[in-house]
This record gives sequence, C-alpha cells and structure tokens, in this order.
Amino acid sequence: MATELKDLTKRSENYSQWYNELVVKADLAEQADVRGCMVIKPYGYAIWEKIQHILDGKFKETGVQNVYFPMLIPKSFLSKEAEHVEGFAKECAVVTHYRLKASEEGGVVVDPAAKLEEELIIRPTSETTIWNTYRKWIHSWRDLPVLCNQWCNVMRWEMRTRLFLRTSEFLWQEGHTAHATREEAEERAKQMLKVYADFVEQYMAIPLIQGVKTATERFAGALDTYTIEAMMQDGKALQSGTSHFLGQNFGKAFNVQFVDKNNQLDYAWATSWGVSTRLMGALIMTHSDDNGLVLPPHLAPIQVVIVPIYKGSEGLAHLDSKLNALAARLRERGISVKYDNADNRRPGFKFADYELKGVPVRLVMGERDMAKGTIEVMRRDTLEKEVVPFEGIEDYVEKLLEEIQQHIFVKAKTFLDSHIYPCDNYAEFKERIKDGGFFLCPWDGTAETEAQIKADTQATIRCVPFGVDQSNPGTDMVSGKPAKFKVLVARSY
RNA sequence: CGGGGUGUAGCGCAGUCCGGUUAGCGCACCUGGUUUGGGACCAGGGGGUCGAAGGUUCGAAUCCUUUCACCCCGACCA
Repeated sequence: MATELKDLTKRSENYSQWYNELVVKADLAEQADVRGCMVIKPYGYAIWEKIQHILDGKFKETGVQNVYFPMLIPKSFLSKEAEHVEGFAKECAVVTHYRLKASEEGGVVVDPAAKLEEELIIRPTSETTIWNTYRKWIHSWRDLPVLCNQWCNVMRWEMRTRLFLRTSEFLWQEGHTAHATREEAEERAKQMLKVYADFVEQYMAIPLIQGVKTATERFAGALDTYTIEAMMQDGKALQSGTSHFLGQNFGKAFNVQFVDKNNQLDYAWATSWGVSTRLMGALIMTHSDDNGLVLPPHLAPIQVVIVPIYKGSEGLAHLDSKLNALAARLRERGISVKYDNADNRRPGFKFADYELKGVPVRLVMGERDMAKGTIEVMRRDTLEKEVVPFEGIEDYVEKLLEEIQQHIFVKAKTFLDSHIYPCDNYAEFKERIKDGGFFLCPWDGTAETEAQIKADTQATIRCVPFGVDQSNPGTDMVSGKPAKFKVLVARSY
C-alpha cells in the first residue's frame, strides 16, 4: 500500500502528493500509458457527465447550439492569426504521415512514401477551424449571431502534466460565437462568464473571484479574457474557466465578412469560452479532506449510500426488503441512491470506501436499529453521525443534502474570504506570498512590474477583479508609480 | 532544454556498496473456513526475461560498457 491520505498530515507541504493519491484512490483517474494523458475511470467520468449535462442545459438556455468540428486542423490555418499561432505553436502535436508499413526487423515503421503534403495539427483549440467554416455560413447580418458550442477533446503538448489540472489531452467544451456588433460580442463574453460562475458556485460549491486578465495573461488572439479564479486549500489559485472577447481578429484572419443593416461590409465579431476537466481538479482540491473526496450533493453521482449490517442470510433478507423499499422511495424524490448489500466487503470497508469517494450521505441500518425503529445517518462533510427515527427519513435526507450543499460552499467561501489580503508593501508581499493566499494589490498597469513580481515570487496577476472599488487604487507596490487598478495576485497552478 | 532521481510480481519496496542455494517482504489476487455496528482473521495457493543489449566470471539483480523508459524541480499552460 502506498501512503494513506491521513498520513499526509502536513497538507501544505505534501499538497501535491495528497492530491495525486486522492485522485487515484478515489477511483477517478490514472496516468495513461501515453505520455501526459490520463485515463478517466467510470466514477470520475460520472462526475464529468453531470458537469456536462448541467452546463449544456445552461448554454442552451442562452440560445447556444451544439456542433462538432474535426480534430485535425491544417497547419496553415494556425498561422492566419499571428498572436494565436505564437500562443499555441510550441505545444502542438503534428500529424505528418497517413500510413505505416511492416518493417524488415519486425514491427511497423512510418511509411516515408505516405508523407502528407500539408501537415495536420491535432487541435489545441478550434478557433481557426471553426472560423474558417464560419466564412461559409455568414454573409448577412441576418445570419448573425452564430452561437455554437462543442464538447470535445483537445491536445496540448504541455511540458509538465498533472491529472485533471494539466494533461496533454483533456476534455472540454468550447463555445464560439459570431456577432454583428462589438457590443453584442462583449456582452456575450461576459454573459458566458456569468453562466460559468453561477454553475461553479451553485453546483460545484466552489466560491470564485471573477475578473479580467491583464494583457500578458490574455488568451492568444483575444482583446479581453474574462476569468473565474478559485482558491485551492493550499492558497494557490486555479483558473477554472475563461471567456474571451476576440474582437474582429478571427473575422479578419479568416475573412468572415457580412453586410450589415446599412449595406456596409464588416467583419464579424467573435467570442470563445471554455471549461475543461480541470474543473474536476478544482472540485477535488477545494472540498476534500484527509478521508478522501467530499462531493457537493448537486454533483455527486451517488448522493446517498445505504449499508445494511447483518448476521447470516436471513438477517440480510429482512433488511433487504426494508432498505430496498427505502431506496425506491428516495429515488422517487430524484435522489441518486446506492444500496450496497454486497456480501464480499465488510461494513467497515464500505464506510471507508464511500467516504473516499465523497458520497454525501450514508445511511446504516442493523439489527439494533430494526428493533428500535431507527437508522444511522452520517454526513460526509462533517463526518457527524446521528441516529434518527426511520419514519420520515426521506424528508430528513432530502433536507440534509441541501444543507450539505450549502455548508461546503460556505466553508469554502469563508476560507477564500479569510485568505484575501489587501497589500501595498512589496517587502511584506514577498514574505507573505510564500504561505499562499490572494493579494489585492495596487498595480501601475505596466508589463514590467508584472514581470518583476513573477520573477521575484512566481506569483502572477490573476485578474483585475470585478466588484472592487477602483476609484482610488493607490500606489504600485513595486514601481512606486500611481496605480491604475487594484489587482489580484497569487501563485497558481 | 537545464538540474536531481528511479527502473526487481498488479501496486509499494528490500536485496546491489562487498557476485555464491530455488530472488524476498507488505498490500492486492485465487481456494476453503470462520466472520460482519469503522478498512476482518486463519490455512493453503498462483504470479518474476530483476528496464533492454553486450561484456567480465565456474557463477551476475549485484561488477563494466552502451542504451531505453519513467518520475521530481525549473521555463509553458485550461
């Protein structure tokens, strides 16, 4: 056996190890045999499916439709938008041949005769291929807006990878919209950020800071990049979703022109926005404890597990009839229930296992309860056990699930709020950033001071946060010049 | 690409310095039994080209040469 989660007591020092162990042991994912890729296991994928399903519904409420574009992109597409190519060129996997042949030494080799005229890249993101197609779809203001989204995989040949947080291949959704006016596109970019923020806070119970990225941290090819930043338990930031206002950059690069209401030719305005399996990483690192995963009820594939405790097969038969009926009644209320009466694992093992998997509520019933008409309820977030009357347990559980959802959000929110520090003294900043946390600092708006902070402390400006009074930002803590904004600075994943 | 490290059973490791029975241990796995209110116990069993290739030797996991792979720390990133 490798290290137990509980043994990794000094969370701040062993945070990476703790996270890795948790991902593997909770049966979510594992390292693939392909470099930097991951295998998402059934339980992990069930969580991703819930994220997908709920978010997809939210997109559709805003008029977005789903599409699918090819995984392979002609190399030349990438070079059409200058900043975009610079941002992604260094991490592209490239397809150069289309055939293998048997080798004389056995095995197979790439057939040199099957070299492609133009190499294809495996999409790192689909702006180029989608905007190449939008040229054919968009001719008049009447064709706009185009509001498309696709759920797919993308590949970025990252140098260092980490399960869920940064794998070579990852699953995501990418929305790509085209608009007739700048205002409409900007509005859409902000709207989608709000969709993300609401989802992440309400369903994933992860509190966020929303804001806009600085020029250096912007998406390659964007005019503005909006972001949601979450705080992990070690005080580091995790960018959990982004929405970009792309201006007319892609419209011009791919010559997507339309005739507006005044019969004038103009280029289409663009947005793109995405969240990925990284959200799973955020979920794990925000709520989990040393017993394993803690899942918010709104996202848990199993919301309630019922474990019978019995002696002999007639004892089990007795409990089976009672607890199967209970499971059915809970399911009628839309609660996802697992009744685990498997005989090949003992109760203690099941308890530990479902805690590791983050099941929000556990119900346990044995002979003692049968006699007394009670049932034991354990909530995963606090690990508190309570014996309650069996009668009316359905109402109790339904309320408890909501309470847990609220409680873990409030807990995370309290943590976030208590780790945001206003700071305008650079010496103090350099010292305190070592312990993590978000720092609200005055910034003169120059790339130089931004680079200085990064060089000195590895911390970056996460965003110019929304909802912060920017009327009197103060003095830049690095340069001593008048500040333009108060910005959020933190170390990040 | 720079710095460090590791390859021995499915997983985690000992053995390597100083060559010597049939290569070991924990977990997992299989069979049987007893158990079952917090990760069960007993008995038995299966599983290994010791990363690969070459060399030294009566004899190599261990020594020499070459090589491959992976991991960690930096630069990159959703």
